[in-house]
Amino acid sequence: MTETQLTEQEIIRREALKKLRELGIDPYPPEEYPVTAYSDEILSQYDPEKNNFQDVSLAGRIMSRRIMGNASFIELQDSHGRIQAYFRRDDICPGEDKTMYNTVFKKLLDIGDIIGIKGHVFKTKMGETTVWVKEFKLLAKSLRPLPIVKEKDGKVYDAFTDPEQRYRNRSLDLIVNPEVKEIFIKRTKIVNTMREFLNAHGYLEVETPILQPIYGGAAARPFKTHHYRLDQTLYLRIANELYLKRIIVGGFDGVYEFAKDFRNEGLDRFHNPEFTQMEIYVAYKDYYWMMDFFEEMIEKVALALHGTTRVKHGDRVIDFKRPWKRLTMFDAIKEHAGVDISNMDEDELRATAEKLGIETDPSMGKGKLIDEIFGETTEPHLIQPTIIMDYPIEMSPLSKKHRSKPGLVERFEVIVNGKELANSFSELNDPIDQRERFEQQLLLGKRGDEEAMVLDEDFLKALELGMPPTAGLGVGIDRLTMLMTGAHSIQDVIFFPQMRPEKKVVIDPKEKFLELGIPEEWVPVIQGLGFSTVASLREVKPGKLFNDITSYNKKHKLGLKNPTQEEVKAWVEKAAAV
RNA sequence: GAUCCAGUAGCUCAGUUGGUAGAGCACAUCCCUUUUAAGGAUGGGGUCCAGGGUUCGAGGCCCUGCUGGAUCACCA
Repeated sequence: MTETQLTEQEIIRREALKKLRELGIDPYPPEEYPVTAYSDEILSQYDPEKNNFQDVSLAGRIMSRRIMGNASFIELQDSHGRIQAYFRRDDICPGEDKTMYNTVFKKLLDIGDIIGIKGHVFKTKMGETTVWVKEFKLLAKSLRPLPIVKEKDGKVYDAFTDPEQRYRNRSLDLIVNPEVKEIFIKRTKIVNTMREFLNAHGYLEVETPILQPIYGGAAARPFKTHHYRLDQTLYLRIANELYLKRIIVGGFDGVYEFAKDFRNEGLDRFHNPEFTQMEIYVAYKDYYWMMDFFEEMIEKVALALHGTTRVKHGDRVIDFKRPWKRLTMFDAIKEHAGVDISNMDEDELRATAEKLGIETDPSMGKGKLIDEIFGETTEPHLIQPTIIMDYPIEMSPLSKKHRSKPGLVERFEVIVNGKELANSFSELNDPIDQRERFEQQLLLGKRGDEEAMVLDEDFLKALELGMPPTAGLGVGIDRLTMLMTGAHSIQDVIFFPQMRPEKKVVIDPKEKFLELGIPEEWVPVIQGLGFSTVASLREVKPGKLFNDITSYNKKHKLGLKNPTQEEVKAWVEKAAAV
């Protein structure tokens, strides 16, 4: 990037950087800076009576400055919060030389710079707990201006809110929007609470392949890639279910994985192409056991996060206190759509769906039709945590046939706030049955269902060795985090959500301009005028370019010797010839 | 993929029937030794998302595109 393409404020900061170096100050010092206190502990524990925190050392970012001649206040933001600090010229500079205060602090430091401060804590006249700074040290110079967010009486002014900029520049978002940080701290707390709960049960955290030769365990369009040494097509996993079950076959009683899964589908506020699921499989259990287990785990998460099972989400309160409501799928549909579909065949289901205003197409089998009816009429109404159980066999190729209800499987989903949170079943462990189910899926695939599962011979081989009766469950961590934090969009719970690439301005290197005979000092000027490529000079009229160049020189007080009209004409002609 | 909305200074936003681009914060220079959305004075800063079109003249009108958001569709 050339100097002329920087903004005024960026140039000023780069000049400050130079001046700091001239004063012998390293703007990026290598050595550690010992921190002895954090903003939040000082604010909560400082007591003038006790006279504590009289020798503290903090490090953080300057977020605002209020300079009053020979005394100043700044707000310092460390990883825990913000605290005010007081700088007085004669404390910073006890001797004759006032450079550290007058020049370094007042002129060369900026909002956004990272500094370390040493001093003692006191309360100002206004009663604000403040660090009285005796010495400070620049730890890292910031070269870009920060959006300035101000606040008074809880009202925020000029908040940095543009979602596009926030997601593309998450670092900046985290610096200026403290509530964003909170969400991610909570996300980790959710994961940690779950992990502790799972470990306390003695289950083993494992890792399974992300690159899979056959994708399975869910119905979704995969990302496809290629390994060149093996000359083999590989897929990014859409789920890890089939691998975890193979580990159960191997003799572990309980295994789980927090897994990044990838699905090549649309993006919206509930879907990101890569997302996180926790899947767990426990031997010798069934889906009833898993219902209790999951309720207990999620209740624990809510308590760990909020100290209560009642969680605010928008203008709703969701109560995770167990036990949750349990309904069979057919009963739920009966309740919300007013139709009993439990004994319908495919044609009757199709007619019912049409009557309910649901579009159908010939590729849809019985399972898909029931799923559509449920999704359309019932799911959005389930706000409080609800367990929907006993799904039709056609839509659940990996789960075990129901012990007493023909045509159904032992499967449940947990619906919260109208969205699926978790999916679980008594795992199908009959290898012959499993092979038939896969073959059913192949038929659906032939009918045009793009998401029908593929037959995984290696998985079947494992099942044929004998898998104990097993309960399995998958829970979406992103959606759980949204629920627990009240986040509106999945982009708010993923640090770096998928975005379309930003359009980059193509800039030719300086050398290409030099080849036209343009003197080096004029290259940034021409680029600054918007001619970022040599090709862009082809169309311009030499006279106009000459005018633009000379007036730019004058306007920006560059003090360069103007080229002649003939010289400019020659540049343009040469550009046209390239 | 469809519809609607938005894109103007580093940030948040104004910009009237088409007529020389504005504010607050930030930045620069100066004043100010307990301020807190600090205050006071002065000043600089713009490819009005991009490309076409209409017009004597476009930030504003028309067309196309790009990016984002919302809703819908898709997505266990």
